Amino acid sequence: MAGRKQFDIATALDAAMIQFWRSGYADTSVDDLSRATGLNRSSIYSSLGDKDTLFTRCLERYATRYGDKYDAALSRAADRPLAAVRAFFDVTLDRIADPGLPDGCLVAQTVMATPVLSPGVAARAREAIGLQHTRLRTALEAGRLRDETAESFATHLAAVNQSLAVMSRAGTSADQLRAVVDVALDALARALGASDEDATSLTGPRPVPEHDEGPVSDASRTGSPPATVASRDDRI
Amino acid sequence: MAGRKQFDIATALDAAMIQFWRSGYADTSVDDLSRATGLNRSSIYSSLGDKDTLFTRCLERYATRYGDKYDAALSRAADRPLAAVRAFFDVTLDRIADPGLPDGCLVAQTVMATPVLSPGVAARAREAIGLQHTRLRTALEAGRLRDETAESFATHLAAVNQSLAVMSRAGTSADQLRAVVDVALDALARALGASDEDATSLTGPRPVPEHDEGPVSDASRTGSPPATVASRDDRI
DNA sequence: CTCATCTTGAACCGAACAGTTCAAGATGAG
DNA sequence: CTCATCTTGAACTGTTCGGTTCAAGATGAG
Repeated sequence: MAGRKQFDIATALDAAMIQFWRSGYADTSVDDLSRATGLNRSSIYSSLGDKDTLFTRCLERYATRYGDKYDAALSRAADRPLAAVRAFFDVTLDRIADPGLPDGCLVAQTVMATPVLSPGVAARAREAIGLQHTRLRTALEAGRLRDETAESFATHLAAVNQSLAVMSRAGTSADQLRAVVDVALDALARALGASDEDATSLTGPRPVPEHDEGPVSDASRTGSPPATVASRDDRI
Repeated sequence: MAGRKQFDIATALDAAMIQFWRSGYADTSVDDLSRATGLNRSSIYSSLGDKDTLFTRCLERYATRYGDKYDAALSRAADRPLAAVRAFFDVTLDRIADPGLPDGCLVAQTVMATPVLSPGVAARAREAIGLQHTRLRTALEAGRLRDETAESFATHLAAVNQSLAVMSRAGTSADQLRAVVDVALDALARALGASDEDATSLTGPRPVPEHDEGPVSDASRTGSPPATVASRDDRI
């Protein structure tokens, strides 16, 4: 195994990312990374850098991969803001439901470890959280929410999304995680005005169905591919 | 410093708890604990047990201390469910605002580290999360919410409460954390029925004020003591 | 004062840690 | 085949880890 050939850096990065994702920075040793990637310690240092550098690359990879999915989900916000936000949460819920991926969220875990991480890594994680807020804020404004309301909901929805990372690690079932999201979506539906979006009607009699959102949300919930990590190309 | 006298175990436990709270289990060494408590390594082992035992005691201490506060906040749920839940969140927001305490939440941090913690510790942390759900569920039922709605909101509100731990570590301001909570409270107010509780009216014109909740919530928001950790007796 | 009790600092152990280096060997391009 | 290139296993360094032990000394009850 040498000569001109090279191992697949993308695959190795994915394996390292999943290792950090599951165990966090402090509880991941270079030996763990060696085992997870199947690479020798020497190869890791020569090809992926030291532990801190590798973690940064994994965090960047994670942020880009799921950031793109969140962006795609919210891209229809101008037309169908509620469906867009529902699709946004489906990105997270699908990821958690994927048995090939750890529970939780690499960004959330990194942010929680902020006080003991290198400043650069901590800043990058905070930046990722801020980007989620910006994404949601932009989408909600495109969905014609009042500025003040868009700001409040963007903050709220970003927080609810992060809460899924914590709750999924606490053993909360997929149905319960869905309930967490549905309450937030219901509140958003009311803020958007009950007339142009369907609500899940947690708090009262369901309004006459407008049948313009249901199919879309169903499609976004069940029609997405399994999203296996290894099936993606290297992004960095 | 010997003979019959003894150091204050309660104070030492508080210091250890804060150290674990800030840095997490993996990133806290026994030397860190020694430095934080001012106790010698020998004294820690003889009086507080090994690292795992000590962490369990700290987790128990944390869960009891704030569990009592959450219970007290929700105790008025039958009369004023919205004010009770607002007071519930104020427990968390006040804790985060306290400059003498770390951001985040020991339970949330422990739950996030579940895959790499001893099974007993992980189970205890999960149990604490479940207890929060039960607290809220009971309170909401006492507040005469429909069973199904109470269940959904209990799950949602428990998640939102955990989200504050993540967001506070991401540098989110106190005002933004308040916004996260306010959106959830607004949704709850609507579920409870706009007639007997005041809403913060994020989504439309404010209804005629009923002036039965405002003073209570203001008092619970600003009238609580600084809640310094060191001022409590040992609970274990 | 006497002496049992407790705290303290320091040392020690085996293990795991991050990080680095290097010779040996496998590989494939020419 | 030849040989430059790359991977590999292994070893090594210095540090920190959790955990334990112990003698010295401080203390206060009797």
